[in-house]
Amino acid sequence: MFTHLSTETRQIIASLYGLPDADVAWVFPPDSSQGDLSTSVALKIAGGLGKKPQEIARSIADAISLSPSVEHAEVAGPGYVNIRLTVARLLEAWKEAHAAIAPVSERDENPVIVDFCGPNIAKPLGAHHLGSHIIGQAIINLYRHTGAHVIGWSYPGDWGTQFGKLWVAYDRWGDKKKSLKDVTVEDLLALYVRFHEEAEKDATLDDAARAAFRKIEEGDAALRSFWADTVAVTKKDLDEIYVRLHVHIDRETGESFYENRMQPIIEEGIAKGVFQEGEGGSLIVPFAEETGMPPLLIRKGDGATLYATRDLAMIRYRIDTAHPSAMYYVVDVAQRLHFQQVFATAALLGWEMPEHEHTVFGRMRFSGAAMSTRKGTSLRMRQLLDEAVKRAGDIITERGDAIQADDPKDLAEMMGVGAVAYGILSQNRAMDIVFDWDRMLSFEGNSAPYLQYTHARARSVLRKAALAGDPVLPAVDVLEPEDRKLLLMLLRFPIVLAESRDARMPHKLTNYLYALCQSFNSFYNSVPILQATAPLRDLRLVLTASVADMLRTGASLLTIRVPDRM
RNA sequence: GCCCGCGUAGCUCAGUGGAUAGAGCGACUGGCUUCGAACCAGUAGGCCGUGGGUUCAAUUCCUGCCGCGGGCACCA
Repeated sequence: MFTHLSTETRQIIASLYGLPDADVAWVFPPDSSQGDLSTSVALKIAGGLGKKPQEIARSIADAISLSPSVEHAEVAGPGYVNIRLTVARLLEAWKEAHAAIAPVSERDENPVIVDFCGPNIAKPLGAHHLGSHIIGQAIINLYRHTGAHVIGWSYPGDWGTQFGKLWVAYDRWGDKKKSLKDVTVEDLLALYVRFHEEAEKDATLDDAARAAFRKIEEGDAALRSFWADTVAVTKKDLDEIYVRLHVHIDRETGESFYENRMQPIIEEGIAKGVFQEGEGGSLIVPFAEETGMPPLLIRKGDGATLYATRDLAMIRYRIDTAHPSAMYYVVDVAQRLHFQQVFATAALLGWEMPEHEHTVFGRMRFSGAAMSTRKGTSLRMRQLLDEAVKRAGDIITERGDAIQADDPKDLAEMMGVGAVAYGILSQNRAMDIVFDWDRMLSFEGNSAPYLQYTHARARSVLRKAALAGDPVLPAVDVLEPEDRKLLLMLLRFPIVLAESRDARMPHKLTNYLYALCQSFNSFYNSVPILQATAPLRDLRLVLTASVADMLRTGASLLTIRVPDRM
């Protein structure tokens, strides 16, 4: 956005001081009264030049003030150069910024793979799964909107001894009158929980479970069909929730998919001397002393493979079949060491890895009692969403006639689910999220409903303006301070999209949208829009429409919907 | 014990090598005969955990200590 200003400034510095590659960054000053843009480049280069920063700033300000983009430039404080842009330049910049509401149409050839979701088959989705789903989807949306070819790739846990346990439990205590197709995920979980209760009294159950899983692995028709049914039942349940969350999975390969793709990796590792024998006949990857990493277990003493083995097979498969330019794993911070080890192993194997990252997010900490899936006590994602929607519905009912929604039930869904997503996405993902109902379901202040309300308010103004089409930018040569302030806020939109995407930090976008809402609401309360006289009225309608469009686009990238009325 | 991360307002969190450190919630004061008050304007509340170092400039970078969290081969 301001790169050409930076280039211009760099040229000025080169001609004055012979520094061709000075690091010039134009940023927004702390207070808009100090100017539209500011740079501290004079302070940075002063040391090397042995001159006073203010003196350098003065000469840069004098030269840049000749630019057609710049109305005037001044030196402030210890040596900042603050500039005020011309109205023409500001409006031109607004057009560019506003264009970023549309997705970039051309696509990169090589895909960015975003690994996210990772639900477990035969278990209901827990509240703690929100992080990977919501953060992952927001990152996918940011890349896709800005022109990347993205594959959102899920890796469900659909394999392992737990399916043997499930079979044993179903065989003994399952309701055979019910068709397996009608069984719910909660039924499956109940069977799983019952198995663990009974297994404490009867040790033979564990042996039976292992035997049953072996039969599944060997392809026993009846058990295989049972397994497939549990997968189908779970998928159906997941799909319902994904529709509500606006999560879309492009590709899905579960653990079972990699079962026959691990042996070649194991052979390669052994042949290259990367995998070595560990304790008890196991196979491990030892790392160099200075890495400080403990060895990675590739194969257990009994010959069984592990999570790390499958992850390596998955990396190999993705590289070979999709040729990604990058792979991002949106996974809980608890797996930090695991990913370090897996990536280090890929390097030891000599694989040519695309850009890759464990895109960590913090743990969801619940203030209440510890949760356990085995005991079936964890908070379900469905419960969380339902509670959020219920609270939103209560508030809508309370407001009664003040509400102008076409469909109050849909509005409650939009607000409730949006509030939950917003709660996750408004925070730096690397930090733990302390779960708190009142904060998560807040409908005031820094929250999804505030954003939704601001959007509805802006749309309301536009409806009342009764325009034939989109408002048209009028020719203006003077801006009032309020208009300039809001305009400058709008200019940040594409910059924030890029920053948020490049850092894979959706909260940068969330925080910006919140600031945009604050700017608009402040604007709304301080100046008339519909009552203003032309051409100011037209300009303000353009700004209002732009705010509404950016809020809708930004929110949708964050998986959040916004209403036209509420 | 070793490795990693985090300590910012009463609470929950943004923030940045640079100009008086910002929000939300909570507390208090004001604003709907005027485009939607789920809003806005304002007040109070901070040795940015702590000692040292680098720098013209540190809450930000390095380092010692204290506190909290996570991880540390046969789970995923």
